[in-house]
Amino acid sequence: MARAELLRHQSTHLVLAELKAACANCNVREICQPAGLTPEELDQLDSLVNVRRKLKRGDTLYRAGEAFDALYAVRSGFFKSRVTYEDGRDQVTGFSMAGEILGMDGIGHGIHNCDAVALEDSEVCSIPYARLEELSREISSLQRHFHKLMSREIVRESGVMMLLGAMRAEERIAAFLLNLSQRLNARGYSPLEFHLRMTREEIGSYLGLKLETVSRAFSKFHKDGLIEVEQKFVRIRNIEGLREVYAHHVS
Amino acid sequence: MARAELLRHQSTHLVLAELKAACANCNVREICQPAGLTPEELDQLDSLVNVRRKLKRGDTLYRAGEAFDALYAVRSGFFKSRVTYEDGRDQVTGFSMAGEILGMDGIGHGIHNCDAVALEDSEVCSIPYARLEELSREISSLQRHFHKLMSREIVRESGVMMLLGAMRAEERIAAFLLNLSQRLNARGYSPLEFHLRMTREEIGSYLGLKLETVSRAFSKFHKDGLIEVEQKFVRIRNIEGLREVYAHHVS
DNA sequence: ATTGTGTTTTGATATGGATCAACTGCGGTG
DNA sequence: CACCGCAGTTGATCCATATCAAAACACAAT
Repeated sequence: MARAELLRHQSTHLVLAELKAACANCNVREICQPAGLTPEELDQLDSLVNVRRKLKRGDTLYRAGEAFDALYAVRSGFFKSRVTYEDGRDQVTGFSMAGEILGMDGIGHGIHNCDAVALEDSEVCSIPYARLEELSREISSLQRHFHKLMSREIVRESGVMMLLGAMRAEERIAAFLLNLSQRLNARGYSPLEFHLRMTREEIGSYLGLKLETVSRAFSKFHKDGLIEVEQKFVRIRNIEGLREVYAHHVS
Repeated sequence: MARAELLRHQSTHLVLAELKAACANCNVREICQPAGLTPEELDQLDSLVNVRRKLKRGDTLYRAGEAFDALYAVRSGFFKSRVTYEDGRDQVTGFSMAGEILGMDGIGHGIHNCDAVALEDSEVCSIPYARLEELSREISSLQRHFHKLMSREIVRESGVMMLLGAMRAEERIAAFLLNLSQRLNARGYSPLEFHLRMTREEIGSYLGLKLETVSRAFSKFHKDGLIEVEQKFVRIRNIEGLREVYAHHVS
Protein backbone atom coordinates (compact mmCIF):
# COMPACT_ATOMS: atom_id res chain seq x y z
CA MET A 1 0.00 0.00 0.00
CA ALA A 2 2.71 2.46 0.96
CA ARG A 3 4.28 2.22 -2.45
CA ALA A 4 1.07 2.41 -4.40
CA GLU A 5 0.03 5.51 -2.53
CA LEU A 6 3.39 7.09 -3.09
CA LEU A 7 3.20 6.59 -6.79
CA ARG A 8 -0.31 7.86 -6.87
CA HIS A 9 0.66 11.06 -5.13
CA GLN A 10 3.67 11.56 -7.32
CA SER A 11 1.58 11.45 -10.42
CA THR A 12 -0.92 13.88 -8.96
CA HIS A 13 1.84 16.34 -8.27
CA LEU A 14 3.11 16.02 -11.77
CA VAL A 15 -0.30 17.00 -13.04
CA LEU A 16 -0.53 19.98 -10.80
CA ALA A 17 2.94 21.08 -11.71
CA GLU A 18 2.19 21.44 -15.38
CA LEU A 19 -1.42 22.01 -16.05
CA LYS A 20 -0.97 21.95 -19.78
CA ALA A 21 0.77 18.62 -19.50
CA ALA A 22 1.15 17.17 -22.95
CA CYS A 23 0.21 13.61 -23.81
CA ALA A 24 3.86 13.02 -24.45
CA ASN A 25 4.59 13.60 -20.78
CA CYS A 26 1.54 11.85 -19.48
CA ASN A 27 2.39 8.87 -17.36
CA VAL A 28 -0.89 7.36 -18.34
CA ARG A 29 -0.57 5.49 -21.59
CA GLU A 30 -3.24 3.57 -23.45
CA ILE A 31 -4.72 5.59 -26.22
CA CYS A 32 -2.57 8.66 -25.91
CA GLN A 33 0.67 6.86 -26.52
CA PRO A 34 0.76 4.86 -29.71
CA ALA A 35 4.41 4.18 -30.53
CA GLY A 36 6.40 6.03 -33.15
CA LEU A 37 4.65 9.35 -33.49
CA THR A 38 6.44 12.26 -35.07
CA PRO A 39 6.66 15.45 -33.03
CA GLU A 40 3.93 17.09 -35.04
CA GLU A 41 1.67 14.09 -34.65
CA LEU A 42 2.22 14.39 -30.92
CA ASP A 43 1.07 17.98 -31.13
CA GLN A 44 -2.06 16.88 -32.90
CA LEU A 45 -2.63 14.33 -30.20
CA ASP A 46 -2.35 17.04 -27.57
CA SER A 47 -5.00 19.03 -29.35
CA LEU A 48 -7.19 15.93 -29.34
CA VAL A 49 -6.92 15.10 -25.68
CA ASN A 50 -7.56 18.50 -24.29
CA VAL A 51 -10.24 18.74 -21.68
CA ARG A 52 -9.67 17.45 -18.20
CA ARG A 53 -12.41 16.66 -15.81
CA LYS A 54 -12.27 15.99 -12.10
CA LEU A 55 -14.78 13.79 -10.38
CA LYS A 56 -15.46 13.13 -6.76
CA ARG A 57 -16.23 9.77 -5.35
CA GLY A 58 -19.74 8.81 -6.38
CA ASP A 59 -19.91 11.20 -9.35
CA THR A 60 -20.93 9.71 -12.66
CA LEU A 61 -18.79 10.38 -15.69
CA TYR A 62 -21.68 9.47 -17.95
CA ARG A 63 -24.94 7.61 -17.73
CA ALA A 64 -26.68 5.06 -19.87
CA GLY A 65 -28.96 6.83 -22.31
CA GLU A 66 -26.90 10.01 -22.52
CA ALA A 67 -25.60 11.07 -25.89
CA PHE A 68 -22.11 9.83 -26.56
CA ASP A 69 -19.53 12.21 -27.87
CA ALA A 70 -16.25 11.47 -26.20
CA LEU A 71 -14.08 8.72 -24.82
CA TYR A 72 -12.34 9.20 -21.52
CA ALA A 73 -8.83 8.27 -20.49
CA VAL A 74 -8.61 7.74 -16.77
CA ARG A 75 -5.68 9.80 -15.48
CA SER A 76 -6.11 8.94 -11.86
CA GLY A 77 -8.70 7.27 -9.73
CA PHE A 78 -10.95 4.32 -10.21
CA PHE A 79 -14.30 3.72 -11.92
CA LYS A 80 -16.95 1.09 -12.21
CA SER A 81 -19.13 0.58 -15.26
CA ARG A 82 -22.64 -0.56 -14.59
CA VAL A 83 -25.59 -1.50 -16.76
CA THR A 84 -29.05 -1.20 -15.29
CA TYR A 85 -31.88 -3.38 -16.32
CA GLU A 86 -35.48 -2.26 -16.82
CA ASP A 87 -36.65 -3.80 -13.57
CA GLY A 88 -33.91 -2.19 -11.52
CA ARG A 89 -31.46 -5.07 -11.31
CA ASP A 90 -28.04 -3.97 -12.30
CA GLN A 91 -24.68 -5.47 -12.98
CA VAL A 92 -21.18 -4.11 -12.77
CA THR A 93 -19.57 -4.82 -16.13
CA GLY A 94 -16.07 -3.60 -15.38
CA PHE A 95 -13.64 -1.62 -13.29
CA SER A 96 -11.29 0.94 -14.81
CA MET A 97 -8.12 2.29 -13.32
CA ALA A 98 -5.64 4.98 -14.30
CA GLY A 99 -4.39 4.44 -17.81
CA GLU A 100 -7.53 2.78 -19.11
CA ILE A 101 -10.18 4.01 -21.50
CA LEU A 102 -13.87 4.41 -20.82
CA GLY A 103 -16.83 4.98 -23.07
CA MET A 104 -16.32 2.71 -26.06
CA ASP A 105 -19.77 1.26 -25.50
CA GLY A 106 -21.27 4.50 -26.76
CA ILE A 107 -19.87 4.45 -30.29
CA GLY A 108 -22.23 1.86 -31.68
CA HIS A 109 -25.44 3.76 -31.19
CA GLY A 110 -24.25 7.23 -30.27
CA ILE A 111 -25.69 6.67 -26.82
CA HIS A 112 -24.00 5.37 -23.74
CA ASN A 113 -24.96 1.88 -22.79
CA CYS A 114 -23.83 1.98 -19.17
CA ASP A 115 -23.10 4.30 -16.29
CA ALA A 116 -19.52 5.09 -15.37
CA VAL A 117 -19.19 5.95 -11.69
CA ALA A 118 -16.09 7.16 -9.88
CA LEU A 119 -15.25 4.92 -6.93
CA GLU A 120 -12.79 7.47 -5.61
CA ASP A 121 -11.86 11.03 -6.50
CA SER A 122 -10.65 10.78 -10.05
CA GLU A 123 -9.51 12.70 -13.05
CA VAL A 124 -10.07 11.94 -16.71
CA CYS A 125 -9.01 13.40 -20.03
CA SER A 126 -11.86 13.58 -22.47
CA ILE A 127 -11.25 12.67 -26.07
CA PRO A 128 -13.84 14.11 -28.44
CA TYR A 129 -14.82 11.19 -30.57
CA ALA A 130 -15.39 13.03 -33.85
CA ARG A 131 -11.89 14.42 -33.58
CA LEU A 132 -10.46 11.01 -32.77
CA GLU A 133 -11.99 9.57 -35.93
CA GLU A 134 -10.57 12.40 -38.00
CA LEU A 135 -7.15 12.11 -36.51
CA SER A 136 -7.02 8.37 -36.79
CA ARG A 137 -7.62 8.76 -40.51
CA GLU A 138 -4.43 10.76 -40.67
CA ILE A 139 -2.24 8.93 -38.20
CA SER A 140 -2.35 5.26 -38.94
CA SER A 141 -0.54 4.26 -35.77
CA LEU A 142 -3.23 6.03 -33.80
CA GLN A 143 -5.88 4.24 -35.81
CA ARG A 144 -4.29 0.87 -35.22
CA HIS A 145 -3.89 1.61 -31.56
CA PHE A 146 -7.50 2.58 -31.17
CA HIS A 147 -8.70 -0.53 -32.94
CA LYS A 148 -6.58 -2.64 -30.66
CA LEU A 149 -8.10 -1.03 -27.61
CA MET A 150 -11.62 -1.79 -28.79
CA SER A 151 -10.73 -5.33 -29.67
CA ARG A 152 -9.11 -5.89 -26.31
CA GLU A 153 -12.25 -4.73 -24.65
CA ILE A 154 -14.10 -7.41 -26.59
CA VAL A 155 -11.58 -10.01 -25.47
CA ARG A 156 -11.75 -8.81 -21.89
CA GLU A 157 -15.48 -9.25 -21.92
CA SER A 158 -15.24 -12.78 -23.31
CA GLY A 159 -13.00 -13.51 -20.37
CA VAL A 160 -15.66 -12.27 -17.99
CA MET A 161 -18.24 -14.38 -19.80
CA MET A 162 -16.01 -17.35 -19.14
CA LEU A 163 -15.82 -16.44 -15.47
CA LEU A 164 -19.53 -16.03 -15.18
CA GLY A 165 -20.55 -19.00 -17.23
CA ALA A 166 -18.06 -21.68 -16.39
CA MET A 167 -16.35 -21.02 -13.09
CA ARG A 168 -17.20 -21.44 -9.45
CA ALA A 169 -17.34 -18.75 -6.84
CA GLU A 170 -13.84 -19.15 -5.50
CA GLU A 171 -12.32 -19.44 -8.93
CA ARG A 172 -14.02 -16.22 -9.97
CA ILE A 173 -12.74 -14.39 -6.96
CA ALA A 174 -9.21 -15.70 -7.41
CA ALA A 175 -9.38 -14.60 -11.04
CA PHE A 176 -10.59 -11.19 -9.97
CA LEU A 177 -7.74 -10.69 -7.53
CA LEU A 178 -5.14 -11.92 -10.00
CA ASN A 179 -6.48 -9.65 -12.69
CA LEU A 180 -6.40 -6.64 -10.41
CA SER A 181 -2.90 -7.52 -9.29
CA GLN A 182 -1.67 -7.85 -12.84
CA ARG A 183 -3.17 -4.55 -13.95
CA LEU A 184 -1.78 -2.69 -10.96
CA ASN A 185 1.59 -4.20 -11.70
CA ALA A 186 1.41 -3.06 -15.30
CA ARG A 187 0.92 0.52 -14.10
CA GLY A 188 3.82 0.44 -11.68
CA TYR A 189 1.90 -0.21 -8.48
CA SER A 190 2.57 -3.08 -6.17
CA PRO A 191 0.93 -6.28 -7.44
CA LEU A 192 0.91 -7.83 -3.98
CA GLU A 193 -0.56 -5.11 -1.79
CA PHE A 194 -3.41 -2.88 -2.73
CA HIS A 195 -6.62 -1.22 -1.71
CA LEU A 196 -9.85 -2.41 -3.18
CA ARG A 197 -11.72 0.64 -4.31
CA MET A 198 -15.02 -1.18 -4.54
CA THR A 199 -17.29 -2.81 -1.98
CA ARG A 200 -17.88 -6.53 -1.62
CA GLU A 201 -21.25 -5.97 -3.19
CA GLU A 202 -19.71 -4.39 -6.28
CA ILE A 203 -17.23 -7.23 -6.59
CA GLY A 204 -20.11 -9.65 -6.26
CA SER A 205 -22.15 -7.87 -8.88
CA TYR A 206 -19.24 -7.99 -11.29
CA LEU A 207 -18.69 -11.68 -10.65
CA GLY A 208 -22.33 -12.73 -10.52
CA LEU A 209 -22.15 -13.51 -6.81
CA LYS A 210 -23.70 -12.16 -3.63
CA LEU A 211 -21.65 -10.05 -1.27
CA GLU A 212 -21.75 -12.72 1.43
CA THR A 213 -20.16 -15.19 -0.96
CA VAL A 214 -17.39 -12.75 -1.74
CA SER A 215 -16.78 -12.18 1.94
CA ARG A 216 -16.70 -15.91 2.65
CA ALA A 217 -14.24 -16.53 -0.15
CA PHE A 218 -11.94 -13.83 1.20
CA SER A 219 -12.11 -15.46 4.61
CA LYS A 220 -11.41 -18.86 3.13
CA PHE A 221 -8.42 -17.55 1.18
CA HIS A 222 -7.16 -15.98 4.37
CA LYS A 223 -7.57 -19.21 6.30
CA ASP A 224 -5.64 -21.00 3.56
CA GLY A 225 -2.79 -18.52 3.80
CA LEU A 226 -3.32 -17.13 0.31
CA ILE A 227 -4.12 -13.55 1.23
CA GLU A 228 -4.49 -11.12 4.08
CA VAL A 229 -7.57 -8.94 4.08
CA GLU A 230 -8.44 -6.06 6.31
CA GLN A 231 -11.45 -4.23 5.06
CA LYS A 232 -10.39 -2.86 1.69
CA PHE A 233 -6.73 -3.63 2.07
CA VAL A 234 -5.47 -6.82 0.45
CA ARG A 235 -2.07 -8.44 0.59
CA ILE A 236 -1.40 -11.45 -1.57
CA ARG A 237 0.72 -13.93 0.35
CA ASN A 238 0.74 -16.85 -2.03
CA ILE A 239 0.10 -15.85 -5.59
CA GLU A 240 0.83 -19.32 -6.92
CA GLY A 241 -1.79 -20.71 -4.60
CA LEU A 242 -4.28 -18.21 -5.96
CA ARG A 243 -3.39 -19.23 -9.48
CA GLU A 244 -4.09 -22.82 -8.59
CA VAL A 245 -7.50 -21.96 -7.20
CA TYR A 246 -8.15 -20.10 -10.42
CA ALA A 247 -6.84 -22.70 -12.83
CA HIS A 248 -7.72 -26.06 -11.43
CA HIS A 249 -10.31 -25.56 -8.82
CA VAL A 250 -8.05 -27.21 -6.27
CA SER A 251 -10.06 -26.78 -3.12
CA MET B 1 -39.44 -22.59 -41.40
CA ALA B 2 -40.61 -22.90 -44.96
CA ARG B 3 -40.06 -19.24 -45.53
CA ALA B 4 -36.67 -19.14 -43.91
CA GLU B 5 -35.50 -22.02 -46.05
CA LEU B 6 -36.83 -20.41 -49.18
CA LEU B 7 -34.95 -17.24 -48.53
CA ARG B 8 -31.85 -19.13 -47.71
CA HIS B 9 -31.94 -20.98 -51.01
CA GLN B 10 -32.67 -17.88 -52.96
CA SER B 11 -29.60 -16.19 -51.65
CA THR B 12 -27.46 -19.19 -52.41
CA HIS B 13 -28.62 -19.14 -56.01
CA LEU B 14 -27.82 -15.50 -56.27
CA VAL B 15 -24.28 -16.26 -55.24
CA LEU B 16 -23.90 -19.02 -57.76
CA ALA B 17 -25.39 -16.93 -60.49
CA GLU B 18 -22.81 -14.20 -60.26
CA LEU B 19 -19.61 -15.40 -58.77
CA LYS B 20 -18.09 -11.97 -58.86
CA ALA B 21 -21.06 -10.61 -56.99
CA ALA B 22 -20.24 -7.11 -55.87
CA CYS B 23 -20.78 -5.95 -52.34
CA ALA B 24 -23.34 -3.57 -53.72
CA ASN B 25 -25.50 -6.52 -54.69
CA CYS B 26 -24.82 -8.57 -51.63
CA ASN B 27 -27.91 -9.24 -49.61
CA VAL B 28 -25.74 -9.49 -46.57
CA ARG B 29 -25.12 -6.09 -45.09
CA GLU B 30 -23.16 -5.23 -42.00
CA ILE B 31 -19.71 -4.09 -42.83
CA CYS B 32 -19.96 -4.14 -46.57
CA GLN B 33 -22.81 -1.66 -46.74
CA PRO B 34 -22.17 1.61 -45.01
CA ALA B 35 -24.64 4.12 -46.32
CA GLY B 36 -23.84 6.78 -48.86
CA LEU B 37 -20.87 5.42 -50.74
CA THR B 38 -19.96 6.83 -54.12
CA PRO B 39 -19.72 4.36 -57.00
CA GLU B 40 -15.97 4.38 -56.90
CA GLU B 41 -15.95 3.81 -53.17
CA LEU B 42 -18.15 0.81 -53.82
CA ASP B 43 -15.56 -0.46 -56.25
CA GLN B 44 -12.90 -0.11 -53.62
CA LEU B 45 -15.09 -2.02 -51.24
CA ASP B 46 -15.42 -4.82 -53.76
CA SER B 47 -11.67 -5.04 -53.97
CA LEU B 48 -11.54 -5.27 -50.19
CA VAL B 49 -14.05 -8.04 -49.73
CA ASN B 50 -12.75 -10.41 -52.30
CA VAL B 51 -12.07 -13.92 -51.14
CA ARG B 52 -14.93 -16.30 -50.46
CA ARG B 53 -14.58 -19.37 -48.38
CA LYS B 54 -16.95 -22.28 -47.99
CA LEU B 55 -17.08 -24.32 -44.82
CA LYS B 56 -18.81 -27.57 -44.01
CA ARG B 57 -20.57 -28.22 -40.79
CA GLY B 58 -17.98 -28.70 -38.09
CA ASP B 59 -15.19 -26.88 -39.93
CA THR B 60 -13.41 -24.16 -38.05
CA LEU B 61 -13.00 -20.78 -39.68
CA TYR B 62 -10.16 -19.93 -37.31
CA ARG B 63 -8.85 -21.15 -34.01
CA ALA B 64 -7.65 -19.46 -30.87
CA GLY B 65 -3.92 -18.88 -31.10
CA GLU B 66 -3.81 -18.59 -34.89
CA ALA B 67 -2.46 -15.41 -36.40
CA PHE B 68 -5.18 -12.91 -37.18
CA ASP B 69 -5.21 -11.23 -40.55
CA ALA B 70 -8.78 -10.94 -41.68
CA LEU B 71 -12.31 -10.40 -40.54
CA TYR B 72 -15.08 -12.53 -41.95
CA ALA B 73 -18.55 -11.55 -43.06
CA VAL B 74 -20.92 -14.48 -42.83
CA ARG B 75 -22.73 -14.78 -46.17
CA SER B 76 -24.73 -17.83 -45.30
CA GLY B 77 -24.78 -20.39 -42.57
CA PHE B 78 -24.29 -20.25 -38.85
CA PHE B 79 -21.28 -20.16 -36.52
CA LYS B 80 -20.46 -20.44 -32.88
CA SER B 81 -17.53 -18.73 -31.19
CA ARG B 82 -15.91 -20.61 -28.39
CA VAL B 83 -13.12 -19.88 -25.95
CA THR B 84 -11.30 -22.81 -24.43
CA TYR B 85 -9.75 -22.67 -21.06
CA GLU B 86 -6.41 -24.22 -20.09
CA ASP B 87 -8.01 -27.10 -18.25
CA GLY B 88 -10.32 -28.01 -21.10
CA ARG B 89 -13.49 -26.29 -19.97
CA ASP B 90 -14.90 -24.16 -22.70
CA GLN B 91 -17.61 -21.62 -23.19
CA VAL B 92 -19.58 -20.55 -26.21
CA THR B 93 -19.26 -16.78 -26.38
CA GLY B 94 -21.57 -16.11 -29.29
CA PHE B 95 -23.49 -17.30 -32.30
CA SER B 96 -23.19 -15.59 -35.69
CA MET B 97 -25.60 -15.75 -38.57
CA ALA B 98 -25.60 -14.50 -42.13
CA GLY B 99 -24.89 -10.80 -42.23
CA GLU B 100 -22.75 -10.71 -39.13
CA ILE B 101 -19.03 -10.20 -38.70
CA LEU B 102 -16.57 -12.59 -37.11
CA GLY B 103 -13.01 -12.18 -35.96
CA MET B 104 -12.85 -8.82 -34.24
CA ASP B 105 -11.37 -10.51 -31.19
CA GLY B 106 -8.11 -10.96 -33.11
CA ILE B 107 -7.29 -7.31 -33.71
CA GLY B 108 -6.08 -6.54 -30.22
CA HIS B 109 -3.17 -8.93 -30.14
CA GLY B 110 -2.91 -10.07 -33.73
CA ILE B 111 -3.94 -13.51 -32.59
CA HIS B 112 -7.38 -15.02 -32.46
CA ASN B 113 -8.81 -15.36 -29.02
CA CYS B 114 -11.47 -17.92 -29.81
CA ASP B 115 -12.44 -20.65 -32.23
CA ALA B 116 -15.11 -19.97 -34.82
CA VAL B 117 -16.89 -23.18 -35.80
CA ALA B 118 -19.49 -23.62 -38.53
CA LEU B 119 -22.68 -25.17 -37.16
CA GLU B 120 -23.94 -25.82 -40.68
CA ASP B 121 -22.49 -25.57 -44.17
CA SER B 122 -21.60 -21.93 -44.49
CA GLU B 123 -19.94 -19.35 -46.65
CA VAL B 124 -17.96 -16.30 -45.60
CA CYS B 125 -16.30 -13.36 -47.32
CA SER B 126 -12.90 -12.64 -45.91
CA ILE B 127 -11.87 -9.06 -45.36
CA PRO B 128 -8.10 -8.61 -45.13
CA TYR B 129 -7.62 -6.50 -42.09
CA ALA B 130 -4.65 -4.45 -43.26
CA ARG B 131 -6.64 -3.43 -46.30
CA LEU B 132 -9.67 -2.57 -44.20
CA GLU B 133 -7.57 -0.23 -42.08
CA GLU B 134 -6.20 1.45 -45.17
CA LEU B 135 -9.55 1.84 -46.78
CA SER B 136 -11.23 3.11 -43.66
CA ARG B 137 -8.65 5.89 -43.58
CA GLU B 138 -9.92 6.95 -46.98
CA ILE B 139 -13.63 6.34 -46.64
CA SER B 140 -14.86 7.89 -43.45
CA SER B 141 -18.28 6.29 -43.62
CA LEU B 142 -16.58 2.90 -43.77
CA GLN B 143 -14.46 3.87 -40.79
CA ARG B 144 -17.44 5.00 -38.79
CA HIS B 145 -19.34 1.87 -39.73
CA PHE B 146 -16.52 -0.37 -38.65
CA HIS B 147 -16.16 1.38 -35.32
CA LYS B 148 -19.84 0.97 -34.72
CA LEU B 149 -19.63 -2.74 -35.36
CA MET B 150 -16.84 -3.16 -32.84
CA SER B 151 -18.64 -1.07 -30.27
CA ARG B 152 -21.83 -3.02 -30.75
CA GLU B 153 -19.95 -6.20 -30.11
CA ILE B 154 -18.85 -4.70 -26.81
CA VAL B 155 -22.42 -3.82 -25.98
CA ARG B 156 -23.65 -7.26 -26.99
CA GLU B 157 -21.17 -8.84 -24.64
CA SER B 158 -22.23 -6.61 -21.75
CA GLY B 159 -25.72 -7.88 -22.40
CA VAL B 160 -24.52 -11.44 -22.09
CA MET B 161 -22.70 -10.56 -18.89
CA MET B 162 -26.00 -9.29 -17.58
CA LEU B 163 -27.67 -12.55 -18.56
CA LEU B 164 -24.98 -14.62 -16.93
CA GLY B 165 -24.54 -12.57 -13.82
CA ALA B 166 -28.00 -11.43 -12.90
CA MET B 167 -30.68 -13.61 -14.47
CA ARG B 168 -32.19 -16.99 -13.76
CA ALA B 169 -32.24 -19.96 -16.03
CA GLU B 170 -35.64 -19.37 -17.59
CA GLU B 171 -35.03 -15.69 -18.07
CA ARG B 172 -31.78 -16.43 -19.85
CA ILE B 173 -33.42 -18.88 -22.18
CA ALA B 174 -36.29 -16.54 -22.94
CA ALA B 175 -33.74 -13.82 -23.68
CA PHE B 176 -31.86 -16.19 -25.93
CA LEU B 177 -34.96 -17.08 -27.96
CA LEU B 178 -36.06 -13.48 -28.24
CA ASN B 179 -32.63 -12.39 -29.38
CA LEU B 180 -32.50 -15.10 -32.01
CA SER B 181 -35.98 -14.22 -33.18
CA GLN B 182 -35.14 -10.55 -33.47
CA ARG B 183 -31.96 -11.17 -35.42
CA LEU B 184 -33.65 -13.55 -37.81
CA ASN B 185 -36.35 -11.00 -38.32
CA ALA B 186 -33.80 -8.31 -39.09
CA ARG B 187 -32.43 -10.50 -41.89
CA GLY B 188 -35.79 -11.21 -43.43
CA TYR B 189 -36.42 -14.62 -41.94
CA SER B 190 -39.45 -15.53 -39.93
CA PRO B 191 -39.09 -14.37 -36.35
CA LEU B 192 -41.62 -16.90 -35.10
CA GLU B 193 -40.47 -20.16 -36.66
CA PHE B 194 -36.90 -21.25 -37.01
CA HIS B 195 -34.41 -24.03 -36.71
CA LEU B 196 -31.89 -23.95 -33.94
CA ARG B 197 -28.54 -24.65 -35.49
CA MET B 198 -26.93 -25.48 -32.17
CA THR B 199 -27.44 -28.26 -29.63
CA ARG B 200 -28.94 -27.86 -26.19
CA GLU B 201 -25.47 -28.23 -24.82
CA GLU B 202 -24.19 -25.32 -26.91
CA ILE B 203 -27.09 -23.16 -25.83
CA GLY B 204 -26.35 -24.13 -22.25
CA SER B 205 -22.69 -23.30 -22.60
CA TYR B 206 -23.55 -19.90 -24.00
CA LEU B 207 -25.97 -19.21 -21.17
CA GLY B 208 -23.95 -20.72 -18.36
CA LEU B 209 -26.40 -23.59 -17.88
CA LYS B 210 -26.37 -27.34 -18.28
CA LEU B 211 -28.09 -28.93 -21.22
CA GLU B 212 -30.70 -30.56 -18.97
CA THR B 213 -31.68 -27.17 -17.66
CA VAL B 214 -32.12 -25.87 -21.20
CA SER B 215 -34.23 -28.85 -22.10
CA ARG B 216 -36.41 -28.45 -19.03
CA ALA B 217 -36.94 -24.77 -19.74
CA PHE B 218 -38.04 -25.58 -23.28
CA SER B 219 -40.48 -28.14 -21.91
CA LYS B 220 -41.79 -25.65 -19.38
CA PHE B 221 -42.27 -22.96 -22.03
CA HIS B 222 -44.11 -25.50 -24.12
CA LYS B 223 -46.35 -26.48 -21.21
CA ASP B 224 -47.10 -22.78 -20.67
CA GLY B 225 -48.08 -22.35 -24.30
CA LEU B 226 -45.23 -20.01 -25.09
CA ILE B 227 -43.47 -22.09 -27.71
CA GLU B 228 -43.58 -25.34 -29.63
CA VAL B 229 -40.38 -27.33 -29.84
CA GLU B 230 -39.59 -30.39 -31.85
CA GLN B 231 -35.94 -31.16 -31.75
CA LYS B 232 -34.27 -28.19 -33.38
CA PHE B 233 -37.44 -26.64 -34.71
CA VAL B 234 -38.97 -23.86 -32.66
CA ARG B 235 -42.21 -21.98 -33.11
CA ILE B 236 -42.94 -19.05 -30.87
CA ARG B 237 -46.63 -19.04 -29.96
CA ASN B 238 -46.73 -16.22 -27.46
CA ILE B 239 -43.94 -13.78 -27.85
CA GLU B 240 -45.37 -11.39 -25.29
CA GLY B 241 -45.38 -14.18 -22.77
CA LEU B 242 -41.73 -14.84 -23.50
CA ARG B 243 -40.97 -11.17 -23.03
CA GLU B 244 -42.62 -11.31 -19.64
CA VAL B 245 -40.53 -14.26 -18.58
CA TYR B 246 -37.50 -12.31 -19.71
CA ALA B 247 -38.36 -8.99 -18.19
CA HIS B 248 -40.05 -9.69 -14.91
CA HIS B 249 -39.36 -13.22 -14.00
CA VAL B 250 -43.07 -13.88 -13.83
CA SER B 251 -43.21 -17.59 -13.19
C1' DA C 1 -33.92 -52.58 -42.10
C1' DT C 2 -30.14 -52.64 -38.54
C1' DT C 3 -26.89 -50.93 -35.82
C1' DG C 4 -24.52 -47.42 -33.59
C1' DT C 5 -23.80 -42.85 -31.93
C1' DG C 6 -25.00 -38.62 -30.35
C1' DT C 7 -28.98 -35.69 -28.79
C1' DT C 8 -32.89 -34.89 -26.04
C1' DT C 9 -36.11 -35.67 -22.45
C1' DT C 10 -37.39 -36.75 -17.87
C1' DG C 11 -36.85 -38.26 -13.08
C1' DA C 12 -34.35 -38.55 -8.56
C1' DT C 13 -31.02 -36.65 -5.73
C1' DA C 14 -27.16 -33.61 -4.30
C1' DT C 15 -25.06 -29.23 -3.56
C1' DG C 16 -23.11 -24.52 -4.18
C1' DG C 17 -24.41 -20.34 -3.47
C1' DA C 18 -28.49 -17.43 -2.21
C1' DT C 19 -31.17 -15.84 1.35
C1' DC C 20 -32.29 -14.49 5.93
C1' DA C 21 -30.63 -12.92 10.17
C1' DA C 22 -27.68 -11.25 13.80
C1' DC C 23 -23.80 -9.04 15.10
C1' DT C 24 -19.30 -6.28 14.59
C1' DG C 25 -16.64 -2.52 13.34
C1' DC C 26 -15.23 1.46 10.96
C1' DG C 27 -15.77 6.26 9.20
C1' DG C 28 -18.01 10.33 8.95
C1' DT C 29 -20.59 14.02 11.23
C1' DG C 30 -22.87 17.01 14.63
C1' DC D 1 -16.75 12.26 21.94
C1' DA D 2 -20.89 9.93 20.83
C1' DC D 3 -23.92 8.67 17.53
C1' DC D 4 -25.44 6.86 13.24
C1' DG D 5 -25.34 4.28 9.20
C1' DC D 6 -23.17 1.64 5.92
C1' DA D 7 -19.83 -2.20 5.04
C1' DG D 8 -18.39 -6.51 6.32
C1' DT D 9 -18.44 -11.05 8.71
C1' DT D 10 -20.44 -15.25 10.10
C1' DG D 11 -24.04 -18.73 10.94
C1' DA D 12 -28.36 -21.32 9.72
C1' DT D 13 -31.38 -22.62 6.31
C1' DC D 14 -33.33 -22.90 1.66
C1' DC D 15 -33.66 -23.47 -3.14
C1' DA D 16 -32.33 -23.27 -8.10
C1' DT D 17 -29.65 -25.64 -10.78
C1' DA D 18 -26.14 -29.30 -11.21
C1' DT D 19 -25.39 -34.00 -11.25
C1' DC D 20 -26.42 -38.74 -11.97
C1' DA D 21 -29.13 -42.03 -14.33
C1' DA D 22 -32.08 -44.14 -17.68
C1' DA D 23 -34.87 -44.27 -21.46
C1' DA D 24 -36.64 -42.44 -25.98
C1' DC D 25 -35.50 -40.60 -30.12
C1' DA D 26 -33.16 -39.02 -34.49
C1' DC D 27 -29.93 -39.55 -37.93
C1' DA D 28 -25.97 -41.60 -40.45
C1' DA D 29 -23.47 -45.44 -41.93
C1' DT D 30 -23.59 -50.31 -43.08
